[in-house]
Amino acid sequence: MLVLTLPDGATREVAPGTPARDVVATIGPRLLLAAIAVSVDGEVQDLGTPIRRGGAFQVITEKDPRALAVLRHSGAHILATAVRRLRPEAAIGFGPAIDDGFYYDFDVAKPFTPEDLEAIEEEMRKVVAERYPFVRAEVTQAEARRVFADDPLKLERLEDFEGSDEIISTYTDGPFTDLCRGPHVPDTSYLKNFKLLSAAGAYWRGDERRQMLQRIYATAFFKKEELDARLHQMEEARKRDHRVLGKQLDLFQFFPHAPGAAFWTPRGTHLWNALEGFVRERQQDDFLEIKTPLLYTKTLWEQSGHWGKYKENMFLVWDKEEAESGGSAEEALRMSLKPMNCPSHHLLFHSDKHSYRELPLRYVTFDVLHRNEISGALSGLTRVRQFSQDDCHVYLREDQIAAEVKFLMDFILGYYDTFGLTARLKFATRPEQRIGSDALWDRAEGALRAALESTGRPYELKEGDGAFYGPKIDFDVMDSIGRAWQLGTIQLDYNAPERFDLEYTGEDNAAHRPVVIHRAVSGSFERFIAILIEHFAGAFPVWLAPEQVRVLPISDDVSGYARAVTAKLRAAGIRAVCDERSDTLNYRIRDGEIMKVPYMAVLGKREAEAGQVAIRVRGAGKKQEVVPVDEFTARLVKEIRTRALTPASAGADA
RNA sequence: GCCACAGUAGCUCAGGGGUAGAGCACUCGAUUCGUAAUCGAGCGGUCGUGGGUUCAAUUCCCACCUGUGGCUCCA
Repeated sequence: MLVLTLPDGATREVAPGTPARDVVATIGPRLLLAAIAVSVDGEVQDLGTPIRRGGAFQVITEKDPRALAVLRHSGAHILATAVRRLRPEAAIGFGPAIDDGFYYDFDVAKPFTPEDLEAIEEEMRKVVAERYPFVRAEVTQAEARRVFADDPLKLERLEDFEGSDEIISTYTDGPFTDLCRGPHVPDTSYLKNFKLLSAAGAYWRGDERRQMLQRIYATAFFKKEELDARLHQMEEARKRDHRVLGKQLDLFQFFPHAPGAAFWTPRGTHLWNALEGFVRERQQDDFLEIKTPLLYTKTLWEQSGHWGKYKENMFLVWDKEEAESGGSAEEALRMSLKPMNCPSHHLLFHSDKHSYRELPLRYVTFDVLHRNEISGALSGLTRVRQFSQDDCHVYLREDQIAAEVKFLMDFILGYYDTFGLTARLKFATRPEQRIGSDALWDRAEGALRAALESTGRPYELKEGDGAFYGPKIDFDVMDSIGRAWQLGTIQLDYNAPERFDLEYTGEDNAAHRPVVIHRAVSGSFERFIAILIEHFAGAFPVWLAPEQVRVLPISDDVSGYARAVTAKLRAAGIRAVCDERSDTLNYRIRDGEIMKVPYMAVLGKREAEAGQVAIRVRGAGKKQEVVPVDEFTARLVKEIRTRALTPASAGADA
């Protein structure tokens, strides 16, 4: 007999093989009605699955967060049930629950259109109404092969079970049977609130060499309000989308003439410069800014290892002389735009003798990089071919690693704080594609890990996710719509010093090998600005806002005063614009709000006579404050200098 | 790169085998206004590009370009 312990300490003794449902029934009939699944010894299983071991026994109801994944997984089966009814020839792939909902992959002759999705959703509602129980069956390999004789993808999946003692199970809801581990909700009627979202291609088993399947994405919730909230949130996310706001706020543009490379408008350039100026200011004491060329001969990339490991992503430049002298196409491509800054920084470091007293020596740059991303990967500002990093290469002694990693971590986390962003740390170790000996990797990983642990901050381990030249600490930042972005990075590199023969002179007057640390904070400015646009919904704090104050004379009588106020603000370094258009005040205020200008200074006769401004704060409506011009100016100068997060960022609705 | 979808005025979008339409923006005129759209007039597009079918293509077909959602990749 197996012993199950309920949360209240009570126990149940059951024979192995008893369905979980029977155990729940002994606790209470109402609980049985509410039950979605159970957890046995920490593992979620459904009510129909036999209990095979004892331990802690919990009934999972709607309230349990684990229930949602069960519901969504069942949703995937219901989706497949509906697709099979409408397209009996569809071969079925996988259909898991994912963070936001679920999907199912199908191999179909004709891809799904938006109209197909509507029809499939309609069919799913019928399957739900028909209330088929999810019936579990445990089968042998041979039986499974019979059941899925017409499903090539499932047969391939079954091969994975060869020689394993894992139980093969199938689930049947009405007309549809799937190879599936479970667990599932008791019957199809549980899926009440769902929505099909999109169709997209997806490689079978994620392998680009395999055939492309058609994936349907959907989401589902227990409560209608939750589904509505999610759909609303998706709508909000769409409004915050940096591509939409970038157009509305006139920040940047793309042209087919330069795919993957942004054009920055005057407003966008103000934003960029404000950000870059901030980084420059933070780096002025402990870093050395440099500029290096964009175009290099391949000898540099051969030395750095990029030619072997990174060539696919590099823009190669054709050499006219070589091509005309009869060289092969391969040989004519003898130059490249830089995809990374490191090799050029190493050249500069190498060009001079360095004392141990200079270390750590930190080169920083804002140079432009080019990476030839495949066309399908491009997306707004977040995935581009030309971008600038706030890049830094630190040359240091091995005994300085711990202190330097802490210094850089504080620098990076302090930067995110300025924007109200929080980061999570990840530690990534050696990848399969790499340069350098295992001994060097052992040393690098050991040193970086020790430095990370000495800070006492929690981190997640990502095995095999390191750069090809060294292990790294990555900083993941969450944006306002819950997406995690990898921004900053600290990468330890023992390889580059070898390849570039980097040296410093030690206290002992002998040559020593320094260690290199690669550091980026924003990731790329392009992508970081995209994240800021979405994070602030375009309502930037005043220090970042392209236009910081809009001065609005109420009538032409006060235009002289308005111009004087504007000039005063500009003299104080504030980006102020005077809006003297003959449109009504209401119209101009509305325009200022739509452009998310942080402050509007409304000026009428009263203000002109008293030397004051009436401040309208973005998003605050009519609540206004009337203060002397000098006070307003001083206040703004302080907010800008301290990079205050004011005025508060209104939501996307504003 | 692969699969699907999309591309009509500066923007958002409607339309559809017989050489195109709205709102906003823009220009001009009137209006000078106290906190989210004043009124009127006007300008503006060979309907992404190149082929094909057709008496006729922006509309149908093909290819390409760019974008979007994914797959893959990644800052």
